[in-house]
Amino acid sequence: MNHKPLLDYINKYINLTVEEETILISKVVLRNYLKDQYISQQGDICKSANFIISGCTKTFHVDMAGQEHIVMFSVEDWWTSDLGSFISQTPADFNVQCIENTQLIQFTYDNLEALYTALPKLERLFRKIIERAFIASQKRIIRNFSLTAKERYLIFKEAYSEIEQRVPQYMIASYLGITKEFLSKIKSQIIHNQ
Amino acid sequence: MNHKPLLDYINKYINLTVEEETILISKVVLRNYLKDQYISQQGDICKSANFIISGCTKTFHVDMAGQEHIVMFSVEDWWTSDLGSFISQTPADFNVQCIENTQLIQFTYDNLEALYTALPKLERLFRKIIERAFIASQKRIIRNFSLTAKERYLIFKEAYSEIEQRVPQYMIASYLGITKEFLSKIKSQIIHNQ
DNA sequence: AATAAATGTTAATCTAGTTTAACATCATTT
DNA sequence: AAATGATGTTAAACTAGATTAACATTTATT
Repeated sequence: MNHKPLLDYINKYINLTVEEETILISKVVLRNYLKDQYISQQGDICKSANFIISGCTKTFHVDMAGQEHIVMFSVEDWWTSDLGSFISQTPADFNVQCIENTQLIQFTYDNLEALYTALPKLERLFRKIIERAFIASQKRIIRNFSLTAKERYLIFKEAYSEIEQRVPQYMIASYLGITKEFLSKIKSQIIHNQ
Repeated sequence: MNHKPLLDYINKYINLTVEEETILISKVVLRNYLKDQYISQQGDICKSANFIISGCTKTFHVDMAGQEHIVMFSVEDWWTSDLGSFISQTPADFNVQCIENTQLIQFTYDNLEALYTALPKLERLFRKIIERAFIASQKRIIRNFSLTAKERYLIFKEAYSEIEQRVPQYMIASYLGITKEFLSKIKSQIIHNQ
């Protein structure tokens, strides 16, 4: 099937033997979602941790006023899930929705727990992955406090230029924590270099 | 010495034998810092991961305008360090400073790496600790986007009432991402219930 | 090709939170 | 007890970004 991207990714963190790779592959499922389909929904228990082979997802929270707030976009070679819901098997705070047709490799909760036992090396892998995610999240909090919306947009553009091409602007505004109208204004300011 | 709080804490996540506890203790150092002392400084490489036995620290970033932004407070039974700097041994984005006299247990980078090899169980421990930290961080991003400053303050008060008692108000304002003057205004609004 | 739906822009008005600055209170040191 | 420094309050003027609403452009559907 199409597990190579996952195995290549894992081998950047830890080394698996061919037998270990076989065990791992036996416990995962390859799935296809269409654009707009939900992988996981706010209020439900998030059933899988997902590694993206192709496509793009957004992870977002709908607040009490009905407003969407995007916490992350995920593309090829990234993970997507509501981690809080997944690890504690409690109702999710976030929706995970495909914004392109998306192919991913799913780890269910029980299968991942079984894999941790069968392949203790995976503890290290996921420790390292989550360390990085946590660090990025802390830095984002600081950027949100210390930078203006324009500065944050320019950093986003620089860091995730491919994502910017693939995603409608009103979603980028949501990710940056501003309205689509204000992002529009920022872009026109940049064009007329003010 | 005074390792019991750390061992009790660890035993909530994983079970260590007495021999394993001995190995762990042999690789850590108990240290005392005075109020206002820095455990780690922005620009330096963060040399330790620290478990707090007693006291309180703040982790903050100083931006280009010289403004302080607090990302977290840490008290007894929590960890404190610039994780990004620590795990990649690169210059820190954050300062970690004691806001009370603080006693803590330090894991240096090399000792922690050695411990991961000697006691692979610790990978699971730190995986779980960081999972929780990441989840809290993601939720905070959403709260910062979807709630007003007053709502965020009330949630902080509810969740961390003991910290509120121990820390000056201007630091709480910094943690909430607002000015001390505006926090003052919010508090007076709450008193006169508006 | 025409229509509808989704996405993006512009501009006026409004507001949550900042800035500045003066003053008040509390704690610590001499 | 006085003096100094740290912390907290109040109020007026200001601004980054939100809201509303009308319109423009692009994309998808018939």
